[in-house]
Amino acid sequence: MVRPTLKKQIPNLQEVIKETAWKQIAQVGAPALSLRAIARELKITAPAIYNYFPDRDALVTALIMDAYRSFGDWQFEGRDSAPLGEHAKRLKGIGVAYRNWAHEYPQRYQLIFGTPIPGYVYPAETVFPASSHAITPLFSVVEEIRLAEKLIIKSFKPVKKEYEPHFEMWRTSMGSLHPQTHFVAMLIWSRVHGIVSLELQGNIPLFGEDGHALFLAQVQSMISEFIKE
Amino acid sequence: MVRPTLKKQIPNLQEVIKETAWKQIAQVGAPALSLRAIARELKITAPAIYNYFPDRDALVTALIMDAYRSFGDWQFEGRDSAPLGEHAKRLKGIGVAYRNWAHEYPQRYQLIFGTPIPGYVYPAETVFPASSHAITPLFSVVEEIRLAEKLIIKSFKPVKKEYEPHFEMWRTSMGSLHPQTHFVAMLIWSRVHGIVSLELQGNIPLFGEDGHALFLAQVQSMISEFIKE
DNA sequence: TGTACATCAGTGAACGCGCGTTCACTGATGTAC
DNA sequence: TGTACATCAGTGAACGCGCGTTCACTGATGTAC
Repeated sequence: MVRPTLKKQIPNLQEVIKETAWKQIAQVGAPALSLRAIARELKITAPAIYNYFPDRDALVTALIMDAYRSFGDWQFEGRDSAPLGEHAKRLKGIGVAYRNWAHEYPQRYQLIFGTPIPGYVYPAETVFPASSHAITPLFSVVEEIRLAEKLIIKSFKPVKKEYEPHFEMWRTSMGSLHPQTHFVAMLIWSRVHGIVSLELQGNIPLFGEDGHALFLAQVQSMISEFIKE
Repeated sequence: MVRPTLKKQIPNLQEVIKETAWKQIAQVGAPALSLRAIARELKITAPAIYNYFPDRDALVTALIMDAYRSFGDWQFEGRDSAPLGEHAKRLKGIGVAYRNWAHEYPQRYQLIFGTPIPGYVYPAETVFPASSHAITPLFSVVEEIRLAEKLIIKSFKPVKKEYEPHFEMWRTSMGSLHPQTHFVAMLIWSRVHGIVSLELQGNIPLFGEDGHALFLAQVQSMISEFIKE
């Protein structure tokens, strides 16, 4: 009978290391993440971590990948909380999921959208699929709306010519992406991102305690602006 | 005759230190800013810096203050590139100045809006006036529009009740700030900020080479949404 | 004009610290016969 | 059932490094008489 080899008492140390890293990031910020501090908290020695990650950058990359995955998953769930055809609800579901996720995991949000960690080199090829996953829900809903001929594109007209040359890379990575879809999705994304990022940043205390109300107004105004009926 | 005392050959070393700090931030990111590295580049010894700043945090605070000041100045200029009464142009002027400043000084932008520097404690009372200066142009223009009875506030109605309790602190710091003005300014600010921050972040390459076109569309749509006529 | 003195910006050595990473090792666990 | 062996996760010492900050100092500059 073959049994899996398990030498020490901590199960799934790879996962535990990542969880501890998230705790560290919450406490001292992503740029101050340190293998030795993680080891200290886990009561193991720092070199033990090298059995699970070849170096610090590999750990950071793993964290980023996890963050994008969970970020994307939440948005897919938000989208699918309303059935196909309920355009406004599906769009709102994504927006609310975006904000909720950021408030639930501010460290993950910070790692994705914050200042890069000093000395860390971003492995673009590795991270790209994960980051694509995270914005697919938004793009897909806008595309649904366009295909249903409910997309209001009046703000696209004036910039059509300058904008079109840039779609090639997205065409390849996202299947075929219509320029109008791309354009509207970008406007929406930047609005949701802007409000959430200012909210979490918090260095200018504008939101009081109820960023949620402002956020909903933002979402509502996007629905009126971009969806017919 | 009284002459100012000037011992060494580097004039205005305090300014030179700050400029070098900005260069460092551009190269390695704000979180990796280091007094020793600054001294190395200036070919002085690290303790010499202590003649100009009591410690590292004081330097960082000075940098942040400078950043806010210049950020605000650009926006005031942008606003005043059009005369009073030209609401749309004044608003657009601020937006464009916001984006131009961020592209001209990405390090300053990063220092204000990026992940906090590890170990640095934000002296809120010191920085608050500077950060207020930076958002005053936007608030003032929206207030002009409201006073001219050109402000479209339909998106404010649904959130009026939850939103109003939070204005007190702004009332005290900005003179009297009307809730509608506050609300619309926040929506606008978050949209401008969102697009600029995603643009500079660049970890999801959505903008191609022409974020400017998307940005102008964003501004244009805000003008239609919030200004009558 | 010349000398003695005060100033104080910048120096150089030193402190204690935490970091990522390497390396030879140890010792509990599981396997083969 | 018992013994000899292989595995390999985690250890502990050590490396070289850069950091912020302190301290007594030095030596060029400017001032007073």
